[in-house]
Parts: sequence; C-alpha cells; structure tokens
Amino acid sequence: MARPASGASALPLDTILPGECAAAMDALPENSVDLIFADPPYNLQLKGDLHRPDNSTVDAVDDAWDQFDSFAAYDAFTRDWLRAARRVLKPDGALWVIGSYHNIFRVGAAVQDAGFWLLNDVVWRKTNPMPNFRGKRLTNAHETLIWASRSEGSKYKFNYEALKALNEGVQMRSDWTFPICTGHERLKNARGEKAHPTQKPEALLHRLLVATTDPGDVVLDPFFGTGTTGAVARALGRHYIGIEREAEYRDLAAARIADVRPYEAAALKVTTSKRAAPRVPFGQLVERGMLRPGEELLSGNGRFRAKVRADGTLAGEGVMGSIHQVGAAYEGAPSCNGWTYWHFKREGKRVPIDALRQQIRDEMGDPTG
Amino acid sequence: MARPASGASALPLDTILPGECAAAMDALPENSVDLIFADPPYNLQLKGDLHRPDNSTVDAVDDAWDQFDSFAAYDAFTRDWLRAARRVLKPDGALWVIGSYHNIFRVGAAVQDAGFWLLNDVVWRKTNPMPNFRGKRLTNAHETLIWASRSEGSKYKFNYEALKALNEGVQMRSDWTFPICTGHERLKNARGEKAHPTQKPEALLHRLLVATTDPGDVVLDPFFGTGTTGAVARALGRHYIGIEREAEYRDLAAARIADVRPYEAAALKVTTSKRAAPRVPFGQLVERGMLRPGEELLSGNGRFRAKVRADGTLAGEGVMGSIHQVGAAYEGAPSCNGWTYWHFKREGKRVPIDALRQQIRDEMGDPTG
DNA sequence: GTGCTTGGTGAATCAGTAT
DNA sequence: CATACTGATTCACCAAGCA
Repeated sequence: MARPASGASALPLDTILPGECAAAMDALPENSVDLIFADPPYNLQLKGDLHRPDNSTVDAVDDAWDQFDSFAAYDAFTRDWLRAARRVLKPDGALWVIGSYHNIFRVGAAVQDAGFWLLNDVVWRKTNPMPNFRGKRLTNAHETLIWASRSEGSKYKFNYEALKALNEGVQMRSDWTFPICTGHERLKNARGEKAHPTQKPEALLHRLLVATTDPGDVVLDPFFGTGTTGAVARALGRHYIGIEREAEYRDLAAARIADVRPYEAAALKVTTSKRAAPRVPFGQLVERGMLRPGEELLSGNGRFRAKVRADGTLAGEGVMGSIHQVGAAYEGAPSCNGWTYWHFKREGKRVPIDALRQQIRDEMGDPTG
Repeated sequence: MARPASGASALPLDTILPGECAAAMDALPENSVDLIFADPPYNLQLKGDLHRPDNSTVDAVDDAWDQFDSFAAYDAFTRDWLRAARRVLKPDGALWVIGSYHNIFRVGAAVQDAGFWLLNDVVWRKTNPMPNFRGKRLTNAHETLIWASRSEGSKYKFNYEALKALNEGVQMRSDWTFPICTGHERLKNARGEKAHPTQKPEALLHRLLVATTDPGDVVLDPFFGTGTTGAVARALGRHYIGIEREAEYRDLAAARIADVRPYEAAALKVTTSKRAAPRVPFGQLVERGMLRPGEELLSGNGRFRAKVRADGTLAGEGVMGSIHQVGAAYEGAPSCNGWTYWHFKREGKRVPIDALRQQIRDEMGDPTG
C-alpha cells in the first residue's frame, strides 16, 4: 500500500506552478499540504549605493519584487498570502517563515492575527555575514524564522529525537548556526552571475524538514525562487510544490532539482563536527562582572600593571589597547598572548585571566558554536 | 563645570517614579532623555496580568474570539507606551525593547508604526536556557532586542570602536551570548524567593549602555522592575529614571542601586573613532613645512604620482584638486580617502600622509585613545 | 600536489559638515 | 533646503593564479 503518507493524490506533487503566490494557492485544494515554508520579500528600503572601504559597490537587492510603497501595502500583501496559505494547510499542518528585522515583525504579527499559533522563533546565525561597512551599526549577522502551527490546538509534527541526535544528544536550541550560501551550492545563471540574490543554504532547509516533516509529506513553498526547498525535499524523500512568478527562476529550479539524487531511505545520517573552542572576547569578562572597570591587572612577571576599561581595553602607562597590544608594548615584543600574560588578584593570589575565559567556555558548552 | 552632559536639569534624575508607565512618561518634559530601555510584559499567557488602557483586566480565555481580543488589548497597551516614550525621547535618541516570540513581533511592528526607525535586532543567546521539558518544541534559548532611533533621520549614538574593542577587534555582531541572571546577581525578596520573574543580566545592559550612551547621558526605563537598568547605569556613570508600578519592586531596586559603586571615571573612557578627531586640512601640512610645495606624492599601490602645490591642492596628470579628488580621479572611484591613499618618501620608505596628520593631532593634545 | 597571495562577494533599511 | 566637499569604513570564505 504505497499511498503517500499524506493522502494528497489530487495535488500537483513535485511540480513548480507559475503565477502569483496567493492566487496559485487558492487554486489548490484546501487542507491538503503538511508544511509550508515561505521566504517572502523582505521589503528592504535601501536608499543609495553602498560602497565597501575598497570603493567597490555592494550588489544590493534592488529587484522589483522587493518594492512596496508603504508598510500598509506590505501588510496587505502579507495578510493575503498568509490567508491563502492557511487555507491549503492541513489542520495539523505547520508554517515556517523566514525574514529579517525589516519585515519579520510585521510578518510575525500577521501570522498571529491570521490564527496561526507560534511554536518557536528560530535564529539563523550566519558564520560569515556581510560586515557593516560604515561602522554605524552592529553587523547584521542573523535572520529570524517563525515556526507556527495552523491553530492553537493543532497536533503539529516535531521529530524531537531526530533533532536531539543532530545536536550530539542534547536538545536542539532555537539558535541555529550555518554559513550563508556560497561556493558550488550557489546557483549561477546562464550569464555566470548569481542566479538569485537571496538563495538560502540547503543546510537550513535540511534541519527544518527533518524537524517538522516525515518522508512522504508534502511541502509547499509559495516563494520558490531557485528551488532550495524542492531540492532538499527531494533529497529527503519529501514531496514539494513550488510557486514561482519568474520563468527564469522556475527553469533553473527545475534543472537543479532534477540533478538531486534522493538519499537512501535508511541513510539520513548527518555528520556534525566538533568545532574549535569558541572565541571569547576579553570584553565579556568585563560585561559579566568577572573583572571591574578600573581593576588593575599585573603581568605574570610582576613588572607591569594596567587598568581595565569599560570597553574591554587596557590602559597602561602610555599605552592603550587590547590585552594583547598592551602586553606586547610593555615587553617590546611583536606580539603577546594577553590571556596568559595578564593576571588579577584573588585572595592574595595572582591568577591568569585565562582562568576566567575557561569559566565562560564551560558555561557555553554549545557544540554548535 | 559638572553639568550633566545632556542638559536635562529639569528631569528627576536617578529616581524611581511610581505609577503606570505611559502616564508617568507623559508627566516628564518632551525631548529630554537620551535612551529608553524597555522590558515590557511579555503578555498573553500571563493570566490576568494584562490591563487594558482603561485599567480593566483582560480575562484569560482560550477561544479564538477572546484571543483576538487579547491581542488587540496588548497592541493598544503597546502603542500607548510607545507613543509616550517617543515623546520624552530627544530627537536623536534611541530605544531598546526586549521581548520573546510571544510579544516581540507585535511590539516590533508597533515600533515601526510609531515612527521609530529600526537599526538592528539583536539576539540574546542564553548559555543556560531552561530546557523544554516536554520535548514538544525547540529549547527556547534566546530573546530578541530591537534597537531603533526616534526617526529615520536621527543621528543616533553608536560607540562603534568601543564595541569592536569589546569583541577583540572585530565588529560586534547582532547575536550576543550571555548567561541568564542567576546566583548572587539574582535578587531575592524578604521571603527569600526570587524577587522578580524576569530579571535581566547586568552584562546585557552593560553592553547595551556602552554601545549606545556616553557617561552623563540619561537612560529611562519605563518597566523598571528590580532596577537592573539603574544599577548598571549608575556603575557606568549614566543617569537613570525608572518607572515602576509595584512598591515592592521600587524598594528593592532603590536598595540595590544604593549599593552600586560607580566605576572610576577614567575607566569609563572608551575607544573612539577617527571621526571624532579634529579635522586637519591638508594645507596645514604644507604651511608647516611637513611637505614642500613641488614634492611628489605616490599612491599606495605605486601606480600614480602627483605634486603638492602651495595651496594644499595636488597637481596630477590632467587632474587637479584636493587629495581626495585626485585620488578618486586616478582610481576611477566615486570617492577616495586621500589621507590613506597618498604617500611620501622618507629615508627610502613610503609613508602615508596620514602619519603627518596624526603628528599634528598629537601636538594638539587630542587623546583619541 | 601544496601552500601562499590576490581578488571577489554576501537580504544592507550604512555620513557629516560646511556652503 | 539643496549642493558640494571631506573622508571614514570590512569579515569570512571561496576561487584563481602563482611559486
């Protein structure tokens, strides 16, 4: 009896539909898909060009599909596709949406207002985000995903043990660390340029689909783009339905997915590598109150002193800078490991500040880095 | 003279005001505080803890209609305190709000709708979150902060270099890792229980205040609770104003803050950017004889040359103008920092003219450290 | 083949002052 | 209020070229 687990025989399984996402969803039968993953336009509101310090220009997301006249226009767009999405979703189905601070708050509120029930928000921490070139803000190093069931009472699917296994035997947290999509995984178009400005990494979709679907389930992606959702769904033995307005994206996605070789049903094993010990900035010792601004540090040889400042730099005699810089300056050395060089006093004894760093690392104990 | 840097003499500095937060803010002068940090109630499942603007209490009920009713009530509450907050904020002031997925999307949308301009969202990653005991969801291991300036054009404050220093010389990212508030830091009430259910760690406030305020600035916290904001503000030489409805919290906070020993003023100095350093016209280098009219400068890459003229302009091949203009013309770039682009020869070595500017700044006695 | 250097780039709401 | 000018500002990773 090889019926699809979801009994969705009327659906256009494993195809990419053209058209506007809300209208295309309205043409599908209601209560019919298990999961929806949506990567809607972020409504970035970029003004002029942005240059890097080397004067090259940043290739911005300036596509027509990301242009909205106002918050109200974006909200109307959002509420419309959410309404259509909720209709095609099975009663026990769930929704994922990804966004950035530009749009995710509006989207999240609309998800709640549409009747979905929030289960978690998940932070995708990027290991290699684009820096903030002007030094005017924090590096925008993450995006946010919202996971919601169709209704408060939905019996949503969550493969708790699978995710625990993915996380070396401890519960999966709500912050996920992945690199952005680069290298061979990044699709190129016929002209050799990046095919899509916002292609998501397959690792992200992999974790998400392992967590909240089973083999045979139907995953709908109303903003299909170059088909990352379809590629990962096929590899993992899930069915996909994509909706994409632009023919060029549809063609690229179809070719990409055709190249995917599904994993053997038994082999959904994932390798997780232990990372090097996480980097702990000296400033954290100050922020956490382990060292007070104004407190005096001593060099290991007892010859030099410096005072801690509130931003995690040291002020010595005629020198200022990081723990490494001030140590190096005192010793007249080209470099210096400040962690072992500097000591603080506790109960009359001189303790290297590295002991405090170790304490923080012990607390972190997070293999996902 | 020891006037507050912010000239906010009419404000009730370093006090805790009683009352409802919006009404209490409305009693303060407008355009008067530098920063607002808000940790509003997280809402919705807090059974009976939520009040409508008219002070009637929202019944906690599960059905959809009342759920909508409760969203609407929370939104009204949020929009009201945001309106009051924006009024007391200086035009170049900024706002921080912290929340979880239960409320942060509604709050974030309201922040945008109120006219604030989002600068970043920041994720507080907890090193030691409470596990999800039932194994039905991901461990909720983070909370979200929103950082927004009062208006799109506000000249908000951001101590970029200080945060870079706190992070060992690389840009601070939008994900911050701290343990939750436990141990000695966690306030107990007279009955020995934890005094407040959602006390925030001081480390979080430390980073936030170092990042977006200077010593002497006024920080308003309309949901003061047990006064973490006040305690850290006092330690860091900032003024605070707290608003708190519950007398028990006010008493605990006051006692806690009184125990805080402010850090030495010298330790509060923070690394500053070159932008803050005084402007030195290139012509001064010529007037002072550091460069001779007719002397040849080389681009850093060695490909271009130009001659210094007596009025502090450069004459290149087919180009004339400022050090920046000539550099930009040679490189075909939209702009160019001539100070780092152009070099002169001394003892066979190529030295950037920026070194001469630094020499002048040193003579002026400018401690950019 | 290996290792080093150079160049390119990624969902980005990215300037301040004087005229 | 608009325009012009000064001049500050980047992290991690990948690919290609070269020694």
